[in-house]
Amino acid sequence: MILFRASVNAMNNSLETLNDPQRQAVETIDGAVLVIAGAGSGKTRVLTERIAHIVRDHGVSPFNVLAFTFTNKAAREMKGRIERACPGIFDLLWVGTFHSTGVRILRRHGERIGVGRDFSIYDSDDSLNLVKGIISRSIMDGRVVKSPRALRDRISRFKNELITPQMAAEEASNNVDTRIASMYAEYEKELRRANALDFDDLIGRVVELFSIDEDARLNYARRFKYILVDEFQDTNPIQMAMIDALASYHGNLFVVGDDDQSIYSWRGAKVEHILDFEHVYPKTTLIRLEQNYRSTKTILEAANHVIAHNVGRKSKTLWTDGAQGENIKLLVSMDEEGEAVNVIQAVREHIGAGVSLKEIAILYRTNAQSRAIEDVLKMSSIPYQIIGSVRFYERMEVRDILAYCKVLVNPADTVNLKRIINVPKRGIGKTTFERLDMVALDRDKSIIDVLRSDGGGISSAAASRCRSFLEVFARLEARVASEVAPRAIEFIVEELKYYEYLNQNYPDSEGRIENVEELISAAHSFAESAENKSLAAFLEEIALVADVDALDLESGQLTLMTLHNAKGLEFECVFITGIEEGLFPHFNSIDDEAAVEEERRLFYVGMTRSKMHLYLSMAGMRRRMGQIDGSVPSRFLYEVPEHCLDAPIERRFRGGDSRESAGAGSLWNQWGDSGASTAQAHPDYESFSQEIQGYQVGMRIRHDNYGSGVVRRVEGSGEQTRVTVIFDRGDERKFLAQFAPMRPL
DNA sequence: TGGTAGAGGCTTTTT
DNA sequence: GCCTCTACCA
Repeated sequence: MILFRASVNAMNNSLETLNDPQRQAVETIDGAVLVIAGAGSGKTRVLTERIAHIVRDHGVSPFNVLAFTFTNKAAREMKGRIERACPGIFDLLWVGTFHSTGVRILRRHGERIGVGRDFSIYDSDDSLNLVKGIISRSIMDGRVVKSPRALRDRISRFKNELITPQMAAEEASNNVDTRIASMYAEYEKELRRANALDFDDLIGRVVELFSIDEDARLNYARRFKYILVDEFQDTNPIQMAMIDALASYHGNLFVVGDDDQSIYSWRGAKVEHILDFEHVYPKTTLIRLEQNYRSTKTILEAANHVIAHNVGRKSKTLWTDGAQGENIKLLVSMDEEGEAVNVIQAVREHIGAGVSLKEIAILYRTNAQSRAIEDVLKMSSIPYQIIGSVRFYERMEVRDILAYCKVLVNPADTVNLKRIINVPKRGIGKTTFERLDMVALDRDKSIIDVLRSDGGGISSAAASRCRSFLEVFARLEARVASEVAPRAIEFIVEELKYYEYLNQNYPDSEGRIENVEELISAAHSFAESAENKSLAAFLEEIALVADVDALDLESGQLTLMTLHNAKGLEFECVFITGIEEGLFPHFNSIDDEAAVEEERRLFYVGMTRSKMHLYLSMAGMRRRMGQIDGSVPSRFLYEVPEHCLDAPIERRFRGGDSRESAGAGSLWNQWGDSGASTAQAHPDYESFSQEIQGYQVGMRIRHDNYGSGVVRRVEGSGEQTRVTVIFDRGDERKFLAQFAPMRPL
């Protein structure tokens, strides 16, 4: 995995090659500017040219410019391009994500609101551990939350919508909400005690700082004469509050977005920020970029047609001068294995036709779908990279070492101390740790402090084990403070005899050791380029890397990733897999019109990633959580105009009279002409008989007693067929299909 | 305290 | 189907 790498794309920086609205977007530098930029309309280019223009042609110091991007990778690329247009500004210009910008501000001014200089950054896994501790400590009368995960997400949602624990408590209308509010308060308290900030705090506490400390706000608001925001449709209220504060002095705020590409409302993003922008910032200049430079006419027409099904949008239509291009291809396979084989087969054809692997991407709705494809890829000789399935920094061995690093930098970090105090095994168990934690809480000290003073009054056996941990820790501490990050990590691994520990405890230790070595080499490459090479600086760098940041488009590999991760990217050839009801649109969205619209936007994002070749792929049945479910083609497929497809949908799915033979109306009759050979070899015809019963996942039904609903799962076959239905009124029930007074609608 | 086995839940999407 | 948590025993 390559973690730190600058892009080497060359680009033409002359303003003459911009079209009229693009040039207007570059040159209108004063006041508020809202750019509605369709997919592939040259938005990135406008952003970079605009910054170059401000600095080069208006003599503004790059010190006075701030730009927000959606990923660190986008930030790096943008900086690279600007540096090429006007060399020497690199160190002065601030370009980054909301999170990394927040960290920068908090490292400087956080102490004014009680954020210690050496704060830890808790990623979602750290947050989850913190939440688990809180749940297990709280006295529960019945189950208040579905899962620790659910509580963590709920808290995150509160924070992103600027709701404090107090507000949550006041708004709580029932017992459950009250309990949740108090656990939220507890969570905040624990974070402070650990001198840690979670992802949301990196923005939220900046907002807090700016609202409390006028001096700090003015310091930044005066400095940033020009502020730019990319992917504006995906900003949430807390980010908007940060933008508003930063723009509060000069008001030269430039935002670019596309309401049709808003795909993050589930994490609090509000398209309303686009729709309301002109009211919040009066005298806004509105610019539309509607000429697409990326895709063929066919792809654009199909995408436009699909997105037109959404009602709540600012109407716009992308157009292109480009070629008509070939039709969109449909791949129909029996199951996910067959789908993988068919997709890879098509990939091979494109390689054969001279398409470079780095220009091909396979996209899917959920990470779980990558597995089947990867299995087939492993058997082929095609090099590939998967973005985001098993994340490097989430591997157990990597987390262990990083947890040591985090505690060494910030000894108050309880969550990570808990992780390492017994790694390698020292006989310090849960009971001991909890007792120490209680004592620490009582004395308002860190656990390390307690151990160092009197050991917290734990039993002598446990105390001596803790002393051995303290000795190791002290040796590490003495060494690590003065070392650069890679040496520090090497020293930790050595001192712990960590490889021996892995060898003794894990049969797959070889791969784990490789991962630790990869971490060390990441630290080395960090130290080569970074100014501050300390362990703390390294931790900060990697805390904020997203999966897409690791994406290497120059490596000549095939890329697999979720549709969400594909935002902002483009490829010659794109496969969108799993175009099935219940998967895409996802089942959790299927009965909520607003949610379906977001899924549709996601589909639109996927389609518009493609420059030339676009494939839509589906499987007739699919394994979901161990069950095999039959599937129905996604409604989105029928929203693609027929003449844009390589074969009429009718003939492929609806041919013949469905009563004539059981399989005629389904996906199954496609095995012959486009199913893979593995698909035919598959012995499981269970779903075939589901056809006889006439129920399929995603289908709407009516039940005489319960009203209408949607089929969620079909299990068994023939007389044994059981159908799980979620009814519109909210409850879920399971029936034997042959007896239930129920029929498809 | 640590190890194991069985149960249960889980998957939407991410900085 | 896989991962994580819990219960129980050594």
